[in-house]
Amino acid sequence: METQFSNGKKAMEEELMRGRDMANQLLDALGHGKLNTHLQDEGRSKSVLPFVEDLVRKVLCSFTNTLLLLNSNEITPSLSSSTTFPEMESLHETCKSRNILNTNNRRRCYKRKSIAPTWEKDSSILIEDGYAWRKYGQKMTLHAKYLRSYYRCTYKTDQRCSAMKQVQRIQDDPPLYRTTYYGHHTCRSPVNPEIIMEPFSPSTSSTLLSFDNSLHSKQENPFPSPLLASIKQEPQKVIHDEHGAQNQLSALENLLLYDYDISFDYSRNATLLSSAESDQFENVFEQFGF
DNA sequence: ACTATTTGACCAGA
DNA sequence: TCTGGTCAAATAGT
Repeated sequence: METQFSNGKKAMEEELMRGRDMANQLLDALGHGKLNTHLQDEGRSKSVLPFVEDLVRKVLCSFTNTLLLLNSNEITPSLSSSTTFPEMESLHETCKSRNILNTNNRRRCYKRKSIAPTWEKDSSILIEDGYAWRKYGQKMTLHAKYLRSYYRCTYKTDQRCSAMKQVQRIQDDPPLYRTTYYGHHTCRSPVNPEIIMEPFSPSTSSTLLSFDNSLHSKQENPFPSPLLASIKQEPQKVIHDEHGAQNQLSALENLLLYDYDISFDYSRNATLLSSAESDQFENVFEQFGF
């Protein structure tokens, strides 16, 4: 019980710290005039920038205050039971009513993803996208000749990264694989930052999905620029296909395939925020007609 | 011993 | 009820 609370508190703390870091990065970007340049092109910088900067400072302030509250024991275990997040509370209630939150039960209650795919890519080879993935399942689906594999970010638990992907072989000759990504990487540990996917480079065959609830997805990159993330080098992982054959590109080949574009793009950098945060962020831009 | 993958069962949503 | 997504024990790999 006590451990559960301290785990929850730690998770909250980590989440808040990440939010604060992101706000700092955004502030940094504003300070370096990258956004400024973009806005000047539109001739709107004078009216928008102070507002955006003020907004970022408020967000930053909010994160810092919440962290302070959290660490000054303002929230206690007794309090926390009555001050849960609505989403968690409803999930908890559902589980309780179904008697599946019992620790003796094998299964735990979970929420199925209801988010739309962030983007999708067809490739004749299983490509390395620069992030560490952990396979958590595979399934034979209806009308499909091959297994579909389910992956989530290796740092799902320790960094609460919500990125996931599905890989499905859709054609035999020539072999063709469809990789569908869900969510964004919020982890700070790309396995190989040199080959972080640049899915929207003209040289790729990426198929970008456009959904109403994935704001501006035509410009979104699920993987934040490695230049803005702290980097932790780890050994390369190899992805095997269903038949066990190793099918991986070298870093060099990937670099050739994906022209790396380091020019600043506010919408891409907005993906450093969580989906809710980036929604808010993009709403600000929408308000000003960007 | 530790970590990743496999695999069958469970579960949510359509 | 069916299908696809997820869990978690068993197993494999290092």
